Order: sequence, then structure tokens, then C-alpha cells
Amino acid sequence: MEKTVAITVFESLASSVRLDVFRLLVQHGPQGLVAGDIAAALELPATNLSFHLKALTQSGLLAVTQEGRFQRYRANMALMSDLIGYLTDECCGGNPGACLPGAAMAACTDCD
Amino acid sequence: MEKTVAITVFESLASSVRLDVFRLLVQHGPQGLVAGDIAAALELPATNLSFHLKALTQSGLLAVTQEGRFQRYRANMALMSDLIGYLTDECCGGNPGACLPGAAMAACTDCD
DNA sequence: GCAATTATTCAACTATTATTGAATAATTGC
DNA sequence: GCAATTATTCAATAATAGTTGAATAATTGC
Repeated sequence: MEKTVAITVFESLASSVRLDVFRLLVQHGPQGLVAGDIAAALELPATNLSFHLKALTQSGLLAVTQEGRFQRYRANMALMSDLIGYLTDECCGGNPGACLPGAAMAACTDCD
Repeated sequence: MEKTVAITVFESLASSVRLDVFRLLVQHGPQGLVAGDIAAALELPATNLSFHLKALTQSGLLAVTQEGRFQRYRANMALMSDLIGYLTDECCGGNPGACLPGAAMAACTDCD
């Protein structure tokens, strides 16, 4: 992952609203949610949500598809995976074992 | 990790200058670097670097200790580890296998 | 076609963040 | 003690991000 992409993704996650949106969509898996459902779940004005959905989509964290008059948003797990890869590569001294956390370490007999 | 902490860390990483500073300090390991060396390495005005070092320290990503008239900064790998844990927990649907990236997966026979 | 629905864009405003140079505080070596 | 060094804080400014309500675009069902 390029540094500029990583920064854009960090910017996306550095907002309470956007982090809530992304986590909500992760929970809803491949089915995702339409914009109105996100607004209802998070109790956000549609116009404000649109602003944040745009940022999330432009960063690549969300994918959007049109369904009639609805816009369906889904979390892009591959980019999240790339981001974690960037963090372990660039921010753990290239040594995953130095940074991989509890859950991953527990499942990972070769990481210690 | 609390959501508010995660957001603060993302804010810290969402800046080219701060990301450069953090990566530089990761490379220098436990020895870290004093502020002047960071400024020299990244060719930043001292006053601007100070601003970003403060943000990084307040987020917990850096630890600072005084050495005479020098301030020595070190990367906090534990917090980075916690952050990756937060991402795998909150943003991978609680399923590390869905998000753990190449390097980690390769070293990890139980993660597939 | 037309009213209702869904969601975005636009313009205005507010708030926050980043950068710079000058001033300040703390430490060292003479 | 005093000049030199290191690094921060402060004040001013520039730049960016977030929020809101009104207007717009696209789609659906009658």
C-alpha cells in the first residue's frame, strides 16, 4: 500500500461518525446497507451522512452500488487487510511478531 | 482499546509529517531519537516538528524522556499492537482470518 | 405525467488543524 | 555567571474539515 493511500484511510477512520459507519457496515457483511438505513441506525441527518459516505468511498473503505433509487454501501475488507499489512510492515519494523495482537497471536503458533 | 483512543491514534497517523516521524522512530527501535535528529532527518523546522511530536505523544504513539537538554522520543509498539487488535476486532467482524494480511498469514498456519 | 421517496450537491457558516517566526525555558560547557 | 545549544510555547495566519438547511437529481408507484 502506498503511503498516500494509508494516510487517506487513516483520515477516514479518524472521525467518530465515519468509524461508526464503517463498523456498522462491517457488521452487516456482504449485504451492506442502503444510505437511509445507515442514517436511521446512527441517527444522522442525511446530508451529513452523505458527506462522510463520500469521504469513506473516496478512500476506498466503502464500495457503493445503485439499487433503483437506493445506494447500497459495503465495507471493503480487502483494503482493511491491506491497511493492517501496511501497519505491520511500516510500523512494526517489518516484524509482525512485534505487533500482532492478542487475537491474532492466540490463533498463530508461529508468531511468537 | 476504547474507540476514543483509536480515533486519536488514527488522527495521529493521518498526517504525512506524523506518519514519517512515527516510521522513523520505529526504524530506530528502543534507542529512539532526540528531537533535533528527527528534525534533521525529515528536514522540518523545529517549531513545526514540536507541534507534531506533541500530538503523537498525547495520542500515546510516542514516549518521551528527557536527557539533559535533549528530548528523546521512542515509538510505542504496544499501542500499535493494540491498534491492530482494535482493527481486527472492530473492523474485521471479529474474524482475524478475514483481515490478517500477507505477511501475518504467511507466518501463521492457523489463520486460514 | 406527477407526487412521493431517496440521496446527493451546493452555499454558508463554524470549528479545527497546520505552519511560521518570535519569544521563552532549561541545560551545558567554559 | 554567561554565551551557546536544545526544544518548547505563544501569537498570528493560512488552510482544511465538519455541519446545516435549501436546492437538485434520479427513481418509483400510482
